[in-house]
Amino acid sequence: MENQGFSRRERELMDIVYRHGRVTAAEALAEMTDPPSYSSVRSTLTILEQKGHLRHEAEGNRYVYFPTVGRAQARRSALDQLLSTFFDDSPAQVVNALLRARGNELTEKDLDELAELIEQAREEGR
Amino acid sequence: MENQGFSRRERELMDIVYRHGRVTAAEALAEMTDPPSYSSVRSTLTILEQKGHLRHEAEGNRYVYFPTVGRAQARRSALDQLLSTFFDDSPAQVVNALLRARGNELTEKDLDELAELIEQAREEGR
DNA sequence: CCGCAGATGCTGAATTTTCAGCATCTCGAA
DNA sequence: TTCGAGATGCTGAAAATTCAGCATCTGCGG
Repeated sequence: MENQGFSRRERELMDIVYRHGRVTAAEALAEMTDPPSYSSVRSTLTILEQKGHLRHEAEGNRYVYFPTVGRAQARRSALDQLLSTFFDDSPAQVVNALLRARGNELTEKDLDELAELIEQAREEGR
Repeated sequence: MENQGFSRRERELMDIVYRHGRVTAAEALAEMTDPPSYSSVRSTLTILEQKGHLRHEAEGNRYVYFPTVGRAQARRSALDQLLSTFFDDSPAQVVNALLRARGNELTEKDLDELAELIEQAREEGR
């Protein structure tokens, strides 16, 4: 009966962990908006660990936390979620949004890379 | 000082609203996992409205809720969030993931469409 | 060896979220 | 006009989350 949903702070921390790969409680705290006490951060990390979303390793004196499910898998489910909620399950619409988003400033090289990816997909698809 | 974060149920409801565009409390309830009472759903919708995330119109007898920020804008910020958290701010990695995701089964036509989008971006970029 | 800086574990309370029930209102059918 | 199904508004309690403080442990420099 896994609970797919995270509470506010839990989600915030999970995002930070995914962004960094591995974090210490102090590092996580440093990235939080409207940050709570150090104790709170540690509590929530511990809870996330109990719930099975994080694990930790002792590194010297302190704990370093990292996700239990790999980045690739996390990416996929986040992407699926995004597709379903905002893009009518249409990958093309996502690509369109990516290309149009200002600030992305895709270089010519990026575009080449994308075209290449599409070409590969085309070959695999036949 | 707007609070960017949603609680668990709030997020679930926002997602449902975005997926549908417009929903009634009963429709939202029908889509919830481990659904609470009808009353609860209405409460949360009301709260989301108070917080400024939703609005409603009376339609005949009942309220129909819809987001205050447009779909385009919501898409962009969701996409930014995804990029930042899971894809190192690299649009190319997202495209790659989209192309590789099993189940997407992009047709030849989809690929053509994507290639076309890239071509357009290329032209605009110069 | 001693002591300090910086960790963790734990406890319990404050706050927020979640929830259900009840009173009331509205629309439409009979 | 009257009645009932199906809405809403509101209230307050249950549950979950969030949080801070304190006691304790550990590694290291003096």
